[in-house]
Amino acid sequence: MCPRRRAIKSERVAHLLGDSPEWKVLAHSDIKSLKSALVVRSYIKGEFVFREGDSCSGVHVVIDGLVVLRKAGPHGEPTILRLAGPGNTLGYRPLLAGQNHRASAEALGDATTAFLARDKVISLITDNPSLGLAFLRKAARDLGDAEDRFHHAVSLTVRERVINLLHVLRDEYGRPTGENAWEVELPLIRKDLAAMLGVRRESVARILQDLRNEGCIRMRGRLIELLRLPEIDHLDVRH
Amino acid sequence: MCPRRRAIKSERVAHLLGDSPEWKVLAHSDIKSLKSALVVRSYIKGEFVFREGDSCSGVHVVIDGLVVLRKAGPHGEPTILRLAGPGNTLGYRPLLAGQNHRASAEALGDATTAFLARDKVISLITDNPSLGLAFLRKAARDLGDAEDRFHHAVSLTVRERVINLLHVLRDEYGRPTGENAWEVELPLIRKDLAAMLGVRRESVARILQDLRNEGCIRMRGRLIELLRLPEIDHLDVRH
DNA sequence: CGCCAGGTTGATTTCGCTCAAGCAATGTGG
DNA sequence: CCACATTGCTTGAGCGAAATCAACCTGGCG
Repeated sequence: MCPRRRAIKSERVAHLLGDSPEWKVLAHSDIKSLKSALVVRSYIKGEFVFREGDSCSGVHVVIDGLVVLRKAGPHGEPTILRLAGPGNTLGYRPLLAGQNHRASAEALGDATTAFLARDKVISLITDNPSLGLAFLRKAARDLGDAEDRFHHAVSLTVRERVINLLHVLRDEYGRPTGENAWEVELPLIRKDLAAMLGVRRESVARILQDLRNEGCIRMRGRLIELLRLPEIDHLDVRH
Repeated sequence: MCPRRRAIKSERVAHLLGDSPEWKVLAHSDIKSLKSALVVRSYIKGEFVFREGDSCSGVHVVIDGLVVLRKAGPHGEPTILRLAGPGNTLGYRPLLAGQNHRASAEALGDATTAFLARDKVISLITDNPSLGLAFLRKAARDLGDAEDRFHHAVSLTVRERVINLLHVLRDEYGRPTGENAWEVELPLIRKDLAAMLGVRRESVARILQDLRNEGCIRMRGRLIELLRLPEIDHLDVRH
């Protein structure tokens, strides 16, 4: 990797950390002093950042690209637990729980992460209680999300879950194109959309087709326009 | 409530806190000084400790009895997120995430909790970083559990999930009766077993009956003997 | 061009839900 | 102490949503 590129990355790392909900509580000086401890790594599409079962040697902050967390299923077909983009921290859960990785992290496309070794994370958190609190807040939110996903998985039809997934992806990756209309460049192929819900790709394809026929959406490959997508989450009682 | 009874409870509270993974990091003196801030409350079967949508005014530590966390489903049938027994802390997630309660807590039988107000929890955690770390560890473990449950919900058959639930309940409430044989006094009626999995009670009843016919279990109401229950969780990669 | 990954579509099967009835245990009021 | 309601559990019959199996289509790319 050429020096020029590393320099650019290093700036980007500092900027991302200063922006991320977990890490931004660190003083700017702390973040600067962190740089030497960070190890920047690049991955090509399909490469693993870590694998299910690995011991957890530290955390990875996503710098560029997207990383999917996959959990292998007993009968084959892995499930996607979540997507991580720039600024998101991977591996903090097993590190803090004192467990091995329980999911694999795989680069969705080309991606870059900054690795921070376990001991450094621990010392940072103990020396810096507000960082611990920030992770506590993050863990609490992630826990809420996970409980919601469980709840949705067992109480909604697949159609409702597909619609819900479109809403979630719209919030993260969409841009408005008009009155209640959105355009979303899906970061996932159909098989992975299905893996996020734990259903078969055929089911997702059929439901998307139905939604198209009903005039709720338009599609061209991974580009989806949401015209008038039914609401699902009437029940979410967020603060 | 008579003074005598309150005194007994107060001792029990201190003992439980000194035993619970989250609270035991507090010095014995700290726990003693906490007593004045704790509000002991008793509930009869079916009473709510808090309700979905309520703002979170603090945490409840279960002293006696069992409390179920229920989340209402869009189409009716609520789902059970988890069971909380003596020593477990309820409501820490919404408090730390800065959200409203997203599940209702309901006394399964008669139960007692010790309530600790929000501000007191916050000040305890900020004054006492190790308490924050203890909750961080708890949140990380709970998150792992929630992700497992999601994964199981979408990748296992209902039969496998019932067997899995029996294993979980066995670990918590069972006692060994011989070579690989266990006896479990289920804390839940069939309907609630089903609610833990997000399935219908009839499905659970049928599957339990199948298991009985196959000689895997014996049943008498809520008492279940596990004779040779198939293993499911080959995949769990715990530390 | 031919290959291959991604996507769609159709036919069939199956698992779990729904609806419905019946039964056992427990409790309650007369 | 019995009549009867209530609650929890089981069982059966039929249905429906999603999985499964199997083609087939499309576009990108070596």
